[in-house]
Amino acid sequence: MPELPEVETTRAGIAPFVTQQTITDVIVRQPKLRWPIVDNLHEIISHQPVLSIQRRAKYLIFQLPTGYLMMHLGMSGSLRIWSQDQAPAPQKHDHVDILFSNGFLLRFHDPRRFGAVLWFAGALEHHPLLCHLGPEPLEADFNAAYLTDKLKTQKRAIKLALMDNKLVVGVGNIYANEALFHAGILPDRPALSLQPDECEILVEKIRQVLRAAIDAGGSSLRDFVNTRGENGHFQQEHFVYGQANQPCRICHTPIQKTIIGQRSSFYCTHCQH
DNA sequence: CTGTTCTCCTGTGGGC
DNA sequence: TGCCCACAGGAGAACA
Repeated sequence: MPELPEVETTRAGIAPFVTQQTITDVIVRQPKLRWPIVDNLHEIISHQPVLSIQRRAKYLIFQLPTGYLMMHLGMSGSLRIWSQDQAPAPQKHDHVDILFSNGFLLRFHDPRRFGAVLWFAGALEHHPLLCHLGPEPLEADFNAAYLTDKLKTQKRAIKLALMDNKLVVGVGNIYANEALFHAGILPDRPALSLQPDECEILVEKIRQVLRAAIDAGGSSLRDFVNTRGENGHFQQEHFVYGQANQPCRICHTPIQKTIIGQRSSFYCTHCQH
């Protein structure tokens, strides 16, 4: 399931093929994604160049002269670049192809269709999906002082707070579990119980696990395929996620699993307090 | 505003 | 080998 590192890896992977290229054709085979794809997308974006591609949270944002094409990979989505004369016949879940003037195409693949392909002609900071997002976890405005201040009134579990996009973006279930393990903090602690020094460690560990995953080229459970079509190989790096009943890699205590906010949560009772 | 539950969807894997 | 079904999950929407 693409988390921030996979999205960033995807952005970096496709950028050389699409930036400054003009869109020559758009093929929508399945418009029913999380939200329906606007039915005249072809008319809107054809003949426009992609000026840049950026990432905000887990959204990929293609800047065009008349607006923004926004994509979200949901939990099973992937983007892949193909040479137009070598692209295989579209598979079952290849929902969108965008063709470019340089002879390449960008293919959006998403079996579970939790992803999205959206057109927005307004100012980005006014987009309803973007305007309430918290800071990027790898940017300077996500820091110990900020986290300490935000958490001090929150009774909910710290893991839920970390996964709330209004607090900080891009920390999904896997990395919330991993960061809390490395920070030595139990996932069900009330957020307001975290001391300033714990917030400082947590910020650092969130940064570390995300940075390591980006550097590793993105993690992979079974759904993620990066733009070169290779599976990532980060999943064996998980210390707690998916490791229920396995010995902790630090102290060998069996990893526990519980449900917090309908989501699987993993932790070590010896390493986390 | 806070907290909780529901919802979209399909591939996977366990049980029999 | 095949069938059935619970489960997984990002995150907005709906509801209490």
